[in-house]
Amino acid sequence: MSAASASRYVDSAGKTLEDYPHPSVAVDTALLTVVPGDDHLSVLLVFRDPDDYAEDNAGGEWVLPGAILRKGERLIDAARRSLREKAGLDGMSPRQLHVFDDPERDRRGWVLSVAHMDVMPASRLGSLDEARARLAPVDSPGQHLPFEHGAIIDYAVAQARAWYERVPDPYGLLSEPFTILELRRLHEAVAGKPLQRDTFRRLMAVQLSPTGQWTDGTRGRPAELFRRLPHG
Amino acid sequence: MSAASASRYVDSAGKTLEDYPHPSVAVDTALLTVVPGDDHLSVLLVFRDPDDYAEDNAGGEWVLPGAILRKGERLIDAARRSLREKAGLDGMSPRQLHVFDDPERDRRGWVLSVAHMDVMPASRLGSLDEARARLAPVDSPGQHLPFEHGAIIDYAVAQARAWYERVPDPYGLLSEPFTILELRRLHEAVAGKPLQRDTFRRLMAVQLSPTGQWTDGTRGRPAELFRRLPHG
DNA sequence: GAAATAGTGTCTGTAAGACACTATCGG
DNA sequence: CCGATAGTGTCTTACAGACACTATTTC
Repeated sequence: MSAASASRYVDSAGKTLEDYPHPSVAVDTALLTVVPGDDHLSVLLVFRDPDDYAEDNAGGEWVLPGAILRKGERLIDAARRSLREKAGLDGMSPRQLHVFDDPERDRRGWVLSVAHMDVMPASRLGSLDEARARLAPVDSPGQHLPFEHGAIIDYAVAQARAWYERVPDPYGLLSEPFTILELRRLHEAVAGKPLQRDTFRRLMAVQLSPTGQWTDGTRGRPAELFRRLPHG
Repeated sequence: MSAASASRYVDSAGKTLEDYPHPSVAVDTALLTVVPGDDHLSVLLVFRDPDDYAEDNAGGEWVLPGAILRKGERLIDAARRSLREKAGLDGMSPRQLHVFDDPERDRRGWVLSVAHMDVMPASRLGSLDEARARLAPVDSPGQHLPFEHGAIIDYAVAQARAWYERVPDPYGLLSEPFTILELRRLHEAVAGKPLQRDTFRRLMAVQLSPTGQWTDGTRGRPAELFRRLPHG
């Protein structure tokens, strides 16, 4: 809708929407993963090139991938675009977490940020350009992150932990088929704490489909391999 | 921060934040309550005066109270301001629910809406000007609401139900002291379904402080009166 | 055989659903 | 006494925590 048509609408002070200053709206996305073998969640950070900014931060800094919302664009599409442009990633389904609205949070001016999160297998992040994008543990993502990005990561981790509490690998981090031990190691990495072996098995086994296949050559008794149920 | 200082920051296309069009950002708040004696949640609606708009909706319409975010203002303060200006209410603590971002959702132009919710006793809404503000049942708030306000109400109701599931009247809708029957009637109104008498009592009684006082003159055996615990 | 892991069994404590029973009021 | 409501007791089921036991493999 153009400014010309919108200007027909005036508020109780006789002003149109265009008569007030508008914020920039950004999206910042915490993309979480568990690197196979790791015992913790990791988050994708991208490098803000110092050439992009006139004066500050000559050394650049690591931040969550973000983008400024464009006219006519949906928030989820802006989040996808930032992941594509900053890290070459496609096929995400980010979810909204929270709006960060501190007027002083961005040196460049008045910028609201709508935080998003998604989770994806590390295998799909394999070809990252190390100079522009890297994974960092969620507990200690390096030096202090600007723009309240640490708080965004906390929201994202809480969301991921809530999903993994009662459902086997809802985001498909494990490639099928997998053993219940592999599933438990993954869930422990997400939860950030050890989980009980027998309770975990009882909760998850009923939500999995046995394949009839068994591991071979591993230490200890072979374990059955499972798949996720088609809809559960 | 002024446009002059912000203009030092340029992006990879050599543009500043001011070179892109910006959306308006609105807040819309679903203020929920339970009118004593009602068996359902109600939501506060305000009348959009047709004089405020040039051409459409000559008859006006009922909507959630909202406001356009002003420069330097926090979202929660804009939500409070809308409740104060549109319904004369003070002392709210609205919580963020979700951002509605359909570019076509507002006829006036590109307007994002950050939905908020709060719950407060109907006694504090007693002096509403009926021509400008009224309560409507959340299930059937009248004719179809514009601006996806129906979806906002659904989010708010889900949030309120989640809070009332396990905690006695977390928003303080009941005036103390109260009987467990009064508490259960309130929780049934919030939940929108009957709750079991004995299970409800066992869950809630341990989270309440008995007063040693009893109802008098009621039909049936007198009931003990309780208060909320100071911190629980 | 020792160590390691998988799979299963069982006991306990907690909590919800369901139902029943006694207690105490108004009428 | 009757109807209604309050408060309590108890049985069943489900499930998590905890522990134990057997089974099957590698070393």
